[in-house]
Amino acid sequence: MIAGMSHEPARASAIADLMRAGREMSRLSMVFRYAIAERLGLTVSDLECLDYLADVGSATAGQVAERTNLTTGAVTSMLRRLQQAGYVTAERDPADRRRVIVTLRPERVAELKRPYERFAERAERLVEGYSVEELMLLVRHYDRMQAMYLAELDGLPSR
Amino acid sequence: MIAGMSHEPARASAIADLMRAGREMSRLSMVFRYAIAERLGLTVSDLECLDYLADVGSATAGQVAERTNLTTGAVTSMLRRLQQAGYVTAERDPADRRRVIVTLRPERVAELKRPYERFAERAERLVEGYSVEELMLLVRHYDRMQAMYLAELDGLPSR
DNA sequence: TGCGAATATCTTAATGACTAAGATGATTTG
DNA sequence: CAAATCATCTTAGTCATTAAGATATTCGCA
Repeated sequence: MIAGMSHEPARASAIADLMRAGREMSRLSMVFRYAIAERLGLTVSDLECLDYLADVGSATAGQVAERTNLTTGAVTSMLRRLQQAGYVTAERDPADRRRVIVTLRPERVAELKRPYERFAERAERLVEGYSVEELMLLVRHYDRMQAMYLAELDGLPSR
Repeated sequence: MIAGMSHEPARASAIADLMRAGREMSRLSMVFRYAIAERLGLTVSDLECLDYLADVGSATAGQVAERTNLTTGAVTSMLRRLQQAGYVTAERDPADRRRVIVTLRPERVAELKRPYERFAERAERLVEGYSVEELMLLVRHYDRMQAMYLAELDGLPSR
């Protein structure tokens, strides 16, 4: 028996609320992703690839495959698709001519970010009222959740 | 100029961290979802449908279509698939014989929940150290984020 | 009551992203 | 230099999905 036992019901229900809210968030973020991709006339994999490239600038085809969980064959056709649509350039790495280096066209970045902009603005407004401590709590929690996901994905039979 | 101006840099970087962490969380939760579906030999849509039915017990084919963002045609074949695999039963609504009522077979629920169990355990352990106040802050934040997603999805040209 | 509109699901044909397997070409290693 | 390894590409086939329209049922209104 611990002190604060009387708080346990509130605690348990808060935890249940958190779990439920977490699941719903995950679902909605996925629906949102699909909606953004559709709006841009892209598949979710395309968007994943472009988001990744927006982060890292450029990457090899193999790195894209790993990031998107696609086979190299699927990446080949995805890159052809994205090249044709003018989103990326792809060229052999002169240093290792087996590799293909994929680069996001800088002039298309703004266009890709646009659908997220309103979202980002809303998010900024949402956290306006948060204290630095609260923000840090959230960040810490997200980081732990990330670690959890990674650990869990490790544990799942990959294929 | 406000008091606490000197906190602004810490604040700004905390906000930036939060945004980045949020994006990564969203991505990982999606990867996780794909992994679970694959493990069960289902598509993500199948999983979405079954999760929904686990929540509500049973629903009409049309409700499933709306929830999963699929056309009615796609739902028809998905339900045939899930019926054949023994996950759901489907029968005409006697009250309105146009409708089809889909029900998750109770004996398959445990099997569907199993992949999430380890995850849930980890999550429980993760929040063990949180105070009730912290938990409530997280829930409130998630709820606001949900509202944001919904508002944003509303604004996007649906199709 | 009965008839046209609306509703819910199903069918069909076609599309396209994706996978598996193996080919091709480049690089590394012994 | 030959064999092994690596990175990407090709090919053939699969399967979930869509669009368009068919079918069956219910609702609304004269």
